[in-house]
Amino acid sequence: MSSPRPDLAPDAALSREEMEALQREIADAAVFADDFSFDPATLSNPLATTSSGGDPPVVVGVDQSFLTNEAGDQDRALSAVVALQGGEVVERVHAVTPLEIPYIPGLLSFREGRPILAALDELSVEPDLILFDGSGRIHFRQAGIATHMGVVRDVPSIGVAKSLLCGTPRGNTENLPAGSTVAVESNSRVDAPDGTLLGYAVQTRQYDSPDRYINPLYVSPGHRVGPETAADVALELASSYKLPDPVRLADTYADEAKRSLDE
DNA sequence: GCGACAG
DNA sequence: ATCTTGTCGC
Repeated sequence: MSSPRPDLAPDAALSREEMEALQREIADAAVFADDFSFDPATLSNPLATTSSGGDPPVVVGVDQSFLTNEAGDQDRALSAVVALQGGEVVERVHAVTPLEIPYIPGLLSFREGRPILAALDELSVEPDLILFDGSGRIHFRQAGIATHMGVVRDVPSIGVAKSLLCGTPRGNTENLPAGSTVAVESNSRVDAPDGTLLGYAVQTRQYDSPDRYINPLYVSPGHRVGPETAADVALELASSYKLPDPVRLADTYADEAKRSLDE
């Protein structure tokens, strides 16, 4: 049995070395295997829930946008959270916090973690699963933003990235057919034995035409979810677009909320 | 020194 | 991430 780890929350005041040390602690505390009670098949299908009796699981998507001050500098992050249940949006909340550090590859959660946790605090429903825009275990120290947030809150989580931070796909990832996956394993840049399964390249959508193709998503376990389940869930939740609905809706909401603040 | 580098 | 209209293709 695991429990929340507020002591591992991101702290932008730490030195780079301290941040990296904290990430190794997070990776140690993380569970990269299925450890949840809901049925993944009920995440998007409302009909599958009637037979199982209880309420469908609450799936949450998280994404960020950035606000600019009078001088034209990005000084605040806006984190948008959208909760869905049985395919329907049940709640949307957001939070704005000051930006404390610049974007540094590998340290994303120290830049965006605070607004995310603040936004999740505003949620009245309890998430059964959270999808993040960014990596989970596909990370130099196996502690991407999805892993960090999942461990701090002790909620099952998945990282959904649009590009690959590190690691090596075990095969060609160009022009994959929709529904297919390619394993991503650790390489020398990752703090794990070479060949460790980190996640999957996941092709949720693909063009029919031969001259152009859509790049896959890079899906990896955050916390309490195994790599195969993470890929399966991404495919299941990508009902009509490349991105799984929860992250796509959070993406849109982050822009909407930003615009309404600029006015 | 050179290259790689989520959002 | 963000600046942003039209435009190519099904």
